[in-house]
Amino acid sequence: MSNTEPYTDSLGRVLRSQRVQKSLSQEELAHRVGLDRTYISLLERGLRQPTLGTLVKLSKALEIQPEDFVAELGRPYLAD
Amino acid sequence: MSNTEPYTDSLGRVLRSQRVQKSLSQEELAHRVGLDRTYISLLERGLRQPTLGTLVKLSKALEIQPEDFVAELGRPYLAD
DNA sequence: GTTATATGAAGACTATAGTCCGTAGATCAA
DNA sequence: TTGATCTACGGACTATAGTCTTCATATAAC
Repeated sequence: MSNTEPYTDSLGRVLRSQRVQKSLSQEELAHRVGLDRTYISLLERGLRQPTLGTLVKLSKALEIQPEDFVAELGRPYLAD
Repeated sequence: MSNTEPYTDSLGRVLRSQRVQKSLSQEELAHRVGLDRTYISLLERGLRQPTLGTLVKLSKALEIQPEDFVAELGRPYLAD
């Protein structure tokens, strides 16, 4: 039953965390990446799964190496 | 005009390279990952872009860390 | 109060990820 | 030659990535 796709959720957390760290609004990030604002919202809430290309674009916009971005996804969630 | 999505092509190369290295047929890999054989073929030929979830599944099936898989994508192509 | 910014969320839509059927050509072994 | 395995490729299909518009709510000014 459970449609547990762990990377979808953690992507949302990592994305939001990185975006906030850079003091960007969802709209600013969306503009940088060339995506829609509402789609960023969906990603951060874990309701969509980006393609590889989108993941790479997001990494660039957030000035992270794509491999570092992906590595973050694997880490267990630790509240600050 | 040019729809150059560099990561699509390099994904194909890395995927095929890793699969062959592990002596798997497209069909065997497809079965491990839970994807269709023809879709693996499309990926290797650079005609499709996987989602993040699919990328992670592929990494697991090929026994690579997802971040290492992604790091490979960034490397310039060097013939053996 | 109002004005501006930021985000969630819903609905209708288009583009593409991914499936499933088949056919054909190449290679290699018996 | 026959049969088995592997892969490219096509067409028709379903699921979902991603867009666009709109409305609602929260917050922080002033």
